[in-house]
Amino acid sequence: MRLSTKGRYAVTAMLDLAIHHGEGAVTLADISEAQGISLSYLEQLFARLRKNGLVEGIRGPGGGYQLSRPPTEISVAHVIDAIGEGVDVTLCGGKTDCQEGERCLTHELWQQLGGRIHEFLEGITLDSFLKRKNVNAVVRRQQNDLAVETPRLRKTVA
Amino acid sequence: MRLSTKGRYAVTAMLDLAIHHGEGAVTLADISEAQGISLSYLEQLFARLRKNGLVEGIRGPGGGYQLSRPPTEISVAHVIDAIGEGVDVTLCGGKTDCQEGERCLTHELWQQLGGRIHEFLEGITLDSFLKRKNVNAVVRRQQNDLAVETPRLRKTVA
DNA sequence: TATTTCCTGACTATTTTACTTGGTTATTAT
DNA sequence: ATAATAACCAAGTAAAATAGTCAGGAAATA
Repeated sequence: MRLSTKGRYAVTAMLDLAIHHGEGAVTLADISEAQGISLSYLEQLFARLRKNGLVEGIRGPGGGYQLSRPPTEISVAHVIDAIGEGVDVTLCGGKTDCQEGERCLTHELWQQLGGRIHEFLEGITLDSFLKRKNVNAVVRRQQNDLAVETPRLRKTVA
Repeated sequence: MRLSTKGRYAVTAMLDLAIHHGEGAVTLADISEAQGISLSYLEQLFARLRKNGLVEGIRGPGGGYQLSRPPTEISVAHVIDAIGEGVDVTLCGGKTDCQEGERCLTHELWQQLGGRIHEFLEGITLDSFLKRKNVNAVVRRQQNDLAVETPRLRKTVA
């Protein structure tokens, strides 16, 4: 179990898609601009999200990405798992091979904790995340601000 | 909020102290040997744990570290906070300074999630962690195995 | 005094993160 | 057709975090 800024990037980007779910595709360029994340870095993250079936990419003009499932069916855990965090749970499994087999039982402890955190994150869907407070409105306002600053309007927003 | 192997090291080491709470001090050398963590690395971690008042160090022969509070009053969150994980919650606060002040509101979202995970970890004490299943017995058995392998017995164990 | 053990600081290697560069392919609009 | 758009792909780089090393203290005990 691992949780760092990388996961945050992925989750915030997915929230962007969740907000526009049903309104067509959102381009990575837009997300990049709106959230200050490098475009190519986003591409790398979305490659994984796509391979894990969380999003689908649409090529060509008017294309972009959209959720392949409704936001009620995508959890934060899904996102974090997809980008490759939360694989190596034991300290021994990787490089320092568990010497005796019995030695590594404190790690099993940790695995329990990791499991519980995972369950916790499974319970938080993109949808439920957005529904807290007036967050949705706030994010939309951000994007309006952006649209005013830059000549470039997001196509999917009327 | 960040959760990685570093925190795991600290938590497992603290569990070791929790097991021997009330039985005297445990040396870092013992923890290092038992769990395969570099001694100097442990020293760095414990420097932070000590500065945050979670443990106290006792110098000289027969010395070592012990919890400064009972295991029922130390949470996993305490440990993780102490070693410096979970400080930089916002993406903007650090280097990429938040451009407009309004722009960074998706991060506030994430802060909510980080907060909830933190609350969750606050609810897990070292004590409750050990009481799950027969874990305590297992860890003790590990240490017996160790004692048999190496001529060096842990002093604090009768 | 000698040993043990904490304590400190600085330095190194590895890994991960975040980003860059330079392309290709599919799709749409002109 | 052709040009523009935007997903896709691969490789390499810079900065940071992680994990560990080294070399020496300073306090307590025997």
